[in-house]
Amino acid sequence: MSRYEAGVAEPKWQKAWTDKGCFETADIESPGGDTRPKYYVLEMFPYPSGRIHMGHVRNYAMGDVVARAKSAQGFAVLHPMGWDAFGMPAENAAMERNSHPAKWTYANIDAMREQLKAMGLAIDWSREFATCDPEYYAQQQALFLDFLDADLLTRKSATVNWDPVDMTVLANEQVVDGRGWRSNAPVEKRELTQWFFRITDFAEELLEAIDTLDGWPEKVRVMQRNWIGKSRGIEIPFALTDAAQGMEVVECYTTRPDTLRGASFIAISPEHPLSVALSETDTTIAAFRDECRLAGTSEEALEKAEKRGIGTGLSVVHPVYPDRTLPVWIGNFVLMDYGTGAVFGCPAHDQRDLDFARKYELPVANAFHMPGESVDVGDEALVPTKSETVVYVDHFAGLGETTSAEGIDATIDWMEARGLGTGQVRYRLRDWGISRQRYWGAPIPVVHCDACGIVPEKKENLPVRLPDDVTFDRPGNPLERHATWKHVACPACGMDATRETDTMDTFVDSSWYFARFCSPRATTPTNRAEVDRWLPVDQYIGGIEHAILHLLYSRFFARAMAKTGHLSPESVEPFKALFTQGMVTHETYSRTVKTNEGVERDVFFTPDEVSRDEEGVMRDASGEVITVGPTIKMSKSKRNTIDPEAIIARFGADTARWFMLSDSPPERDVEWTEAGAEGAARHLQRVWRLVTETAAKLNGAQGTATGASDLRKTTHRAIHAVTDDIAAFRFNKAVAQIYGLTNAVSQTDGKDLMALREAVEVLILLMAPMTPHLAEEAWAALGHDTMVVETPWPKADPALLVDDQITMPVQVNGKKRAEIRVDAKADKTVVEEAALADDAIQKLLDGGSPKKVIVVPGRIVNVVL
RNA sequence: GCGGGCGUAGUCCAACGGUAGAGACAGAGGACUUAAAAUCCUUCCAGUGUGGGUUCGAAUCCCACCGCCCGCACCA
Repeated sequence: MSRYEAGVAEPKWQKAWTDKGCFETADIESPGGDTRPKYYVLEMFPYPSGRIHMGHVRNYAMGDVVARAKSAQGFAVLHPMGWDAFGMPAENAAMERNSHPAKWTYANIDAMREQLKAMGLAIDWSREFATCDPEYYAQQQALFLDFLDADLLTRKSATVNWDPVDMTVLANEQVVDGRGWRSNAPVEKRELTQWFFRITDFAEELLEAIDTLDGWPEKVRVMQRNWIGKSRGIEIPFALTDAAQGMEVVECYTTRPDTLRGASFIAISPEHPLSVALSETDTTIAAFRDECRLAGTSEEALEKAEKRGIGTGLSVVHPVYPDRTLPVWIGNFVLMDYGTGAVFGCPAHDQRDLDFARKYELPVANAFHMPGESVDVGDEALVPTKSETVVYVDHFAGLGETTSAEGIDATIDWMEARGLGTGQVRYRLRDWGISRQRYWGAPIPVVHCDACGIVPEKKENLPVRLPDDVTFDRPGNPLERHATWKHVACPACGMDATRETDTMDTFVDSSWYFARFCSPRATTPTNRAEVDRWLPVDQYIGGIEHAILHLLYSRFFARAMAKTGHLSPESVEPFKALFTQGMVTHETYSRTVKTNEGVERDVFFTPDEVSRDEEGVMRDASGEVITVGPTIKMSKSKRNTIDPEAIIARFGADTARWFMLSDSPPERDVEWTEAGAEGAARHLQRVWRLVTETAAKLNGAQGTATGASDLRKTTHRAIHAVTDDIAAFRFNKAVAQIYGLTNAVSQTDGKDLMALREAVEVLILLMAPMTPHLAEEAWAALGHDTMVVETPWPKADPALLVDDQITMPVQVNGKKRAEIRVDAKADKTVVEEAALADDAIQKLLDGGSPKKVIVVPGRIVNVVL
C-alpha cells in the first residue's frame, strides 16, 4: 500500500487549482454576473520581512479554512493577499547592504509569495499588490487630496525625536534610554509642522459605533473605548490673587468637580505657560523644570518617579468659597498634553494628591463621607466609584445621600449656571500625525510655494513617484538631499516651488487596502460597484497587537472615504467580524556560559541544534547539557523559532495546517511541538490508508447509502458538528470531530459499502478546508473526476441526527444511581414512571415516595428524597 | 492602581446549569515482524486552583481569596 506523498501531491494540486483559476473572484461587471451571496474573508496582510513565520501559517490557515468552507457552502468568496511593504526595515536593510529599499522589498515579496503558495492557500493572487507599488500609492495620494479638500486633514506643530547625528526623526521605539538606537547620540525634541488626519472629529462616532460591532471580541472593543477615552468634566478658571506674567487665571480641567470643596492647592505642569514664564526669572523653578525634563524620558523613570513639586508663591481664589485661597504649585506629575495642564488637588479623594499634600504639608479636607461615617481621611484617600452613594459635606454637590455621578452632574450644572466653569466632554484620542521624514513611504502630494503657500499636486500628475536614484550612505532623508526631486514648478502659479519631502505613516497604507482589494487595478481609489458589493469584510483575522491603532485608523478611513464618495455610507464599519488569533510558542533551549571576562550569560540554541540523548537529557552538538526553558512566543532573540518552509518540506503543508488548527482554541496560544507535528502527519497517513482501502473495497460499486446504521449516524453528526464548529471558529473541536469520524470509519466492519463510502467521502470533504491537498488526492483516489474545490459542502440528514431510544441517567439527590432506556419522544410522566420503576431507585426509595422528581427531557432525571 | 481573560488527567484541550471525557500528545501492555520502523488492539491516570453561596443538580452562575497571562496607566 502506498504512502501519501505530500511532496508530490501538494505541488500537483496547487498547479491544478491555479490552472483552473479556482480561487479567482470575478468582477461584478463580468459577463454572466455572479449572483451568489458574497463573503469577504481577509487576514491581516504581512510585512515582507523575507520569510514567513509560524504566526503567518496559523493566521492564513485559519482564513483559508473559512474561505474554503464558505466557498463550498455556496458563497462567492473574496480572499485576497497583498503586502504591507513600506516602512523602516527596508531603509535599514538598504543602509546595511548599500542597496535600495525597493530591491530588498520586492525580493522579499517574491520569496514570501512562494512560501505562501506552498501552503496551498485558496487566494485570488490576481488581486495581489504591494503598498509600495506606485499604482497603489498613487491612489492613496488621490485619497489624501480628496481628504484635504474635505477638510479631513490639518497641519499643526508636533514634537518629534530628533537624532542630531543621523539627522533624522526617530520613532519612539528607536529611542533607547534617551539616545538614538544607531548613533547613540542624545535625542533632542524638535517642533515640526506636520500633517494630521482629523480623527478626533470622529471621536464620538467612533466610540458610539463600537456598540454595533458585535462580531468583534469584547476585549478589543474595550481597548478601543479606552483609547478614545471619553470623559465628561468641567474647565474651571481659578483667578490668581495677583496677576502674574500677564496671566490672571489658571484654567483647570477636572472630571470630579464634586470634590471642589476639598481643593487645597493648584498644581500646574512644568511645561505650563505659567511655569515657563516663571522660570525665566526664578532660577529655582528653572532648575526644577530642567530636572523634570531629564527624568521624564524613559517609561521606567516615569513609573518610579516620586511625586515632587515646587511652590510658586502664587495663589488663586477658590471659585465657590471666595474667602479661601489656594497655593499654586508646579508638579512633576501633571501632564501638559492632557486637559489644560493644570489641576486642582483634592487630597481627600485622590491618593496622588494626598501623597503630595502630606509631603508638602498642605491641608486635607473631605468633600464627602460614606453614608453613616464621618471619619476624616488619614493615609488613604477616600475614592469610591462614581456609582456609590455618598454624603456631601455642606450639601456641596447634593442633598442627602447621592451617588458621585449625580453629584458631578449637579456641580457642573450649578457652576455653569453661575458662570464659574464650562462643562466639557473630552477625549484622550489625539489627531493622527502622519508625516514621516523618511524615504520609504508614500510621498505626501503637496508643493510648498512662496507665493501660493501649500498647493495640492494635480491629480493628473499622480503618482508623485519616489525617485529611484537615492543613496543611504549619508545621514538624513534622501528625498531632502536629492539633487532635483523636490524642485518643481508650483501647480498653481508655475513659479519655482518645493515639493514636500515627508512621506506618509505606513499605517495609512494599511487603513484602506481592504477596500483596494475589491478593485485592485482601478484608476480611482475604489470602484463603487465593487466596494459596494464586497464591503464590509465579513471576517477579518489577525493578531491582537493591532487591536487599537490599525483597526481604529481603518474605521476612521472608511468614514473619511465615505465622506469623499469612495465608499458607501453603509461601509463605514469596514470589518463586520474580527477574530484575533493567539501566538505560536515553543520551548526555549539555553546554556549558561562564561565569557572571557568571566561574566556568566545564557546562550540560546535553536530546536535544530539540540537533541535528547538515550536518557532523555537535552544536549547540544558538543554534548553539553542544555536547559529546557519556558514555552514562549517564537522569537529570533530566544532562537525558539521553527521555519515553516522546513516543516512544509519535511511533512507537507497539510500537516502544518492541520497541526496549527488542532488542540488549542484559535484565540489562545498554541505550542509547536515535534511530537504534535508527527502526530498530525500520522493522522493524515491514516486517513490516506482508509481511503485507499475503501477504494479497493468499493471497486467501482455504485449506489446510495440508506438506512440508519451507527456509521451513518456518526457521519451525519460529524457533518453537523464540524459545520457549526468551523462557523464558530472552533477549529480545535472540528478537528476532534474529524478524529472521531476517522475512528468510527476504521472500526466499522465495512459490510455496508455504501455507508462506508458515504462516511469516507464526508470525512474527505470535512477535512478539505484544513488539508486541501490530501482531500483532492483522496477524492481522486475514490474515483471522482471533479475536484473537491468544485464540490458542495455535505448536508446532514436531520433524520440521522436524532435517536429513537435514548439512555437517560437517573440521579438521586444529585448523584447518578441508574440509567434507563426510554423513547426519545416520551413525555415527562412516562420517563418519571420508568425512572421510579428502576430496581436501583426502588431500593433507595425503600418503599417511600420521593419529595420531588425533576425530568429534563432528553437529558436527565433527578429524584429528590 | 484600573480593565479583561484563564486555572479540568503527566501535557494540550472537550463538556446548552444535567452521566466530568469528544479528541490529540505522552506513558504502559499486547499483536504483527528474525528485528526495527510503520500499523493495529487494549489500557492506566483527574473530580475541575482554594473557600463560601445560589440550585433538585455547579467545571459552568454569584462572592472572596490564590496563581498565571494580556491590555491600559502620573488621565486630573
